[in-house]
Amino acid sequence: MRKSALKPRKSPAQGRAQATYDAILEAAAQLLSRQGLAGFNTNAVAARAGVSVGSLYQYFPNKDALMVALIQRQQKRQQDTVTASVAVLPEGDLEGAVRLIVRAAMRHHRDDSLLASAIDHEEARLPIGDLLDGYLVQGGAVLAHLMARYPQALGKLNPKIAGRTLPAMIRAVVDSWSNLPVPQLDIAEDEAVRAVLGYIRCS
Amino acid sequence: MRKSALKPRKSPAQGRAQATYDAILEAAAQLLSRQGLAGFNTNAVAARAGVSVGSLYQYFPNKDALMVALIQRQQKRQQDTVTASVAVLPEGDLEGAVRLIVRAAMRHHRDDSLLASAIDHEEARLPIGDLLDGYLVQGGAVLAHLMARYPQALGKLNPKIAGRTLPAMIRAVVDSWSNLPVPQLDIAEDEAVRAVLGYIRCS
Amino acid sequence: MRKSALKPRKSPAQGRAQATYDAILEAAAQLLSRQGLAGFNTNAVAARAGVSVGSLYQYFPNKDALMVALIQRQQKRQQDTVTASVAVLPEGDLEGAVRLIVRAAMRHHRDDSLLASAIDHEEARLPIGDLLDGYLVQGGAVLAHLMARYPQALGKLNPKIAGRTLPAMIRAVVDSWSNLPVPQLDIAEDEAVRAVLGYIRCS
Amino acid sequence: MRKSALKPRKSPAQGRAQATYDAILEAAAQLLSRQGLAGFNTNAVAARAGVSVGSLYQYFPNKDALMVALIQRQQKRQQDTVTASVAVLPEGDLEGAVRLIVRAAMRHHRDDSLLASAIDHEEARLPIGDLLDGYLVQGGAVLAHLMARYPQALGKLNPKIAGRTLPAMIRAVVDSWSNLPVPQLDIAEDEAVRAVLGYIRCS
DNA sequence: CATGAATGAGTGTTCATTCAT
DNA sequence: AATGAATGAACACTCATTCAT
Repeated sequence: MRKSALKPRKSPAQGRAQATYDAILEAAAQLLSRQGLAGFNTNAVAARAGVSVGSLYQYFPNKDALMVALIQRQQKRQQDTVTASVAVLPEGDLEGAVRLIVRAAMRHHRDDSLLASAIDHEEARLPIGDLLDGYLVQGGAVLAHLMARYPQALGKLNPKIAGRTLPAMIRAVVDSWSNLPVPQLDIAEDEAVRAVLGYIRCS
Repeated sequence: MRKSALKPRKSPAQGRAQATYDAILEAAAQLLSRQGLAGFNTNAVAARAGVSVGSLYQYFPNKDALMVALIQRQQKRQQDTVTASVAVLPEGDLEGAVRLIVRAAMRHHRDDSLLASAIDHEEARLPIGDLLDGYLVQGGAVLAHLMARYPQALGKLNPKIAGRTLPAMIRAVVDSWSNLPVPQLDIAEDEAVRAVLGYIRCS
Repeated sequence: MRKSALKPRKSPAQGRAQATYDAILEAAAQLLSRQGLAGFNTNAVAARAGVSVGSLYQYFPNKDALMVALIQRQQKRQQDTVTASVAVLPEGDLEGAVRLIVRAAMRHHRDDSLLASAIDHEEARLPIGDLLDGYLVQGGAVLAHLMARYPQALGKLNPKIAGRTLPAMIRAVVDSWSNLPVPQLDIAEDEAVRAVLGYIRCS
Repeated sequence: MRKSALKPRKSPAQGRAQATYDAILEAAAQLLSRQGLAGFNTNAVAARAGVSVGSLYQYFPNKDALMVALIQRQQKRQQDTVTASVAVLPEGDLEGAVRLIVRAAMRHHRDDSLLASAIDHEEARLPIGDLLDGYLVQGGAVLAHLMARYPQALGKLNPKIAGRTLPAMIRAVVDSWSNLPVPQLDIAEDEAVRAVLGYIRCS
């Protein structure tokens, strides 16, 4: 039976412990990306991370806790990537700005559709409603930034709502064009930009 | 290791066999909806369907084949619902038409977020690229219908492209507002309509 | 479906692991001897060995690999016994020498007819042609030894051919008299000796 | 649990029933030859025989009974083949006679090593000691025939003993040269002849 | 602390046998 | 008689988790 403790066992202070912790999460992400939930098991994660299972259980009380930590990591990564791209948006050019943001979002979807959908599914199963607000916060923050820079175009948006809808849209459109037998990344980008601009301008 | 045979073992001809086949798929859908991939195992499916495991394996050569059949069933259901709604679209009112379509698409997402995300994940894992084009066909058909009825508003769309992007968008936006701890189905509908109209009108 | 990996998973380095490995093989041999292939299943083998199934699968990737290891073990045992007996052959007495070798070969057939026939069958089914040359090597080595000691009697034999025929003959004749409801081990020995001497002297 | 009834359920009188009975046994033999005991199951046998499982169970009360009938059939076949060859032995030429018998015996070993070893193993497991004497009877009969025709060469043999040893020898030698990656049927024949002649002449 | 051998409940799948039609 | 759908115990194999070293 799963314990309710989904938090990491130790906030690894520094050095080697931190490195081990990171290696485990990285291994988990790789396995999930390549094999999906079907290939995601603690023994394999530990092996790929180059540590023993025992060590894995030193850092995570159980498999779900590992999954939660991974969700957080991916959330943070995406946030960082997008935030970084928002920081250098071009003056005045809304479409260019949106395109840059889309491009940043795409960086984490190449070859990661299995990881993304796995996380999606696990988010629905795990009791982590609070965590999921992270996406909203992230979307909201980016939107706030955009609205500050392009007030004329975005004035009418409700950031609390658009902050959730827009990331979902981007992700879905990118996915739908990336998961083809022959991925169409150019179309993916164009369509995502078109969708976002349509939502922003015409609603 | 899984065999590549993902097709059903027999097309159940009639009567009792058909009932058994349907019961198994229905049970699979229910289990997936309630417990996600974690609770989805062949013994449980058979038990819930009220048949023996052996019977399940008479109709499906392995678990993946059951999953594939389930994906097809959900696809067909959604398609039927949407197709039916398209047949009775109101004259002249594009927004009303879009809203009806979105509502039809939503009908199969209520309480089914686990099922939806599970299918998403399995679609990415299983070798069924051809099957997924079903979504495209569906989207294309609906779009063609729309463009015939509302030519002024849709004239500029490329149906091959919009036919893939739009269904993905609707699905994602609906999902993002349905999967919350407290699902916001009203917002889901409004946002999906807004996204679709934006894409259609302003691109 | 069986994987082609028929090799043991780990060469158990020392101590407890080696003991576990040996216990599993011994349990497998006992089960096969007593109940034949019908009673030979991984759960029963593990139980009889006093370990868990999981442990069995730490050392053998699948049931076939266990079978292969068992075949090798029996081969090696037989080889060791025969080799040991060859080392102390009496001077000049060819018949006495042959009788000693036959007796050595018989030591592993007492009460083991089920094991022997099971191994026979599995050898024919498994892709281990290379392994089976072990019998040839063994027969060749023994023959070489004999030919060096009794050159007048054996000069005409082709060691590459006789090295395969003779072990097969011994095994079959011994089997045919051991597998009776009331095993006739004395006759088995006599007949095997007679067969070998006939082949050697009169061909 | 197996029932002790190992006898066929009905001695199929004539016509269609006999044909079905034969078809089932033939299918069983083919499956055993191609896949060994691992692929030998009642459903597969029935399918290959072109009848339903239900029908199979009309003729055989259980799987073991099918196996027993198969053993008898193979015994009879081999007996018939050898007997037929014995009937036309050349005058005076012992070696030629032996060679013909060996050739007859080989006819049932080509591609049948899996069938042969399976039967061997099942013979050891099933309670059919009486049946096994069939081999002795067969060997004895052939031998008697030979001894009558070539009295000078065979006078010293004990037919009760040689009748068991010789068939085993032939079979083993043939097997050992037939089961190679590249079967050496010529050598098989020569070696079997040599072994038999040696046993006969020099003992 | 780290290791990795060991555990055993759980899961996918098979197959001998039955029985309603 | 013949059929073949249905059964479910049995079996191969996995993997989350523990704990002696």
